[in-house]
Amino acid sequence: MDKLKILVVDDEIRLRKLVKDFLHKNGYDVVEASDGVEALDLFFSDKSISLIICDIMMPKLNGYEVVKEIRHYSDIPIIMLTAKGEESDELQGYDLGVDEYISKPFSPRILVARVEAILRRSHALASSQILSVGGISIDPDAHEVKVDGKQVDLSYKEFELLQYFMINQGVALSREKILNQVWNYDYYGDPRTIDTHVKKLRSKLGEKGDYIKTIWGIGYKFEVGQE
Amino acid sequence: MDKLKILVVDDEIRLRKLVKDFLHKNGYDVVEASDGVEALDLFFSDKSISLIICDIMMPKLNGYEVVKEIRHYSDIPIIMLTAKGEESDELQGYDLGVDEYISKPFSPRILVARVEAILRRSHALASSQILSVGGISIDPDAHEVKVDGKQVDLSYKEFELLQYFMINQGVALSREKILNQVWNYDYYGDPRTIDTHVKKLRSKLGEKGDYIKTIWGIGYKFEVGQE
DNA sequence: TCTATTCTTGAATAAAATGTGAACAAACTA
DNA sequence: TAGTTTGTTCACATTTTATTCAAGAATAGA
Repeated sequence: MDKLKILVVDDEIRLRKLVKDFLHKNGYDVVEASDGVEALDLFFSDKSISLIICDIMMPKLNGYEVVKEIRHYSDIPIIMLTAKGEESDELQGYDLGVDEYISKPFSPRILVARVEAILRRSHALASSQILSVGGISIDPDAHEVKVDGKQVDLSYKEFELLQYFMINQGVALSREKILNQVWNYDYYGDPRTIDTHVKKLRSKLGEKGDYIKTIWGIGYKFEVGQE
Repeated sequence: MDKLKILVVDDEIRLRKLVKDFLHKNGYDVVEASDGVEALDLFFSDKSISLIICDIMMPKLNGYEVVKEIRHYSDIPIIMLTAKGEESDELQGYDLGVDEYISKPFSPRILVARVEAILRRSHALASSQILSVGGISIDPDAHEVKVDGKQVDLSYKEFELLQYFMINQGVALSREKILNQVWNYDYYGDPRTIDTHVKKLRSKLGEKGDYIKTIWGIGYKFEVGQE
């Protein structure tokens, strides 16, 4: 009952389910609406909603109209989803009071990270902290990694992957799981892509690259090793 | 990230409510038991409990007896509550495996601080249900096996096989059954393959390899041996 | 004790998974 | 647009694991 409730508005049921799953796994309650009218109904009848994630392109009322309506009465944080190639007039959106844009397709990690960041801002929750394990420290806000205090340049994917590894320190992660969390939800490519990224990560981390262990037949595990 | 669940055991309903409130506010899920018997029932039926806070003085089973029983099967962190003026034989408690004592009355901050410290220590943060029998413990999440606390490297199949044995501790398993459970359903090879894996398992487990007993004409059985 | 089975073991072979470098494609910058 | 960086795929080398096999040891029963 302590969970924060998020309203997800999208006309695609598949995408709603997807988003709902990600958020559930991260400890949020989710209510769904399939169009703008339903969204407004839900929002005005349920005062416990803490954040809205809303697609732009929808039947009946589009995303901007929903935002406009809600902003007459509430400062609730709103994240807009924009489809690829969609004419997202972000400036208009920010004027209306949209807090953040996320473009589809996104990765689960990104979605959840944005949600947390916004809730942190509005709910004055604890700020995100620097993750530091075995001499590797990673700053999500600055998107910066240091190994023994020395900064290391990682690409975007490498950073995301390392962060996921470090958050799940000590847990054996299958390639499938990694793909599902770190890659966009529409990625159905070769799992061996991960191997290549791991290779690069290991080499960029130097000695500490050994923290990323290979679990034969399964995947990888980040572990600061005794042994 | 899912909330960690804490079992609170105390016969005083007021105190349980109090503790529950503190923990709730700090982001934990709480289940309650009002005496030792109920506590054991709950603990053994709910594998997701990460920590136990337990009063000493209780009807039916007192705190120490609860700890003793639980310690046969689990290393879950346990915090004992001692009433003021109560004769808390702390030495006995620590011997049994109590992680921490908190004496009543305590302040919310202290309670929560201790809980966090212990969870951090035991990094039960997202830890799994470790299966532990006769000095062999097996962690499915980390895909890691320890014999007397020392890590042992097993291949994937070896790991699966050992896990199956341990789950079916004390049960004689035919080769056919093992093949059906541990091997892919499309495997129609030589059942003797199992023998080879058993051989390797036994040798990697050292002395404790003897736990895997041969049942002549049938198969194998995992049993922590008296004899 | 002897014999027919059933297991154990080690070595050989087959199969599977991973590491790596390079090529290509896509996204981003200047 | 050209030039870079980043992400993905692929093929092949390498490593690790799984399976088979056969000889020798152990077991149960007569």
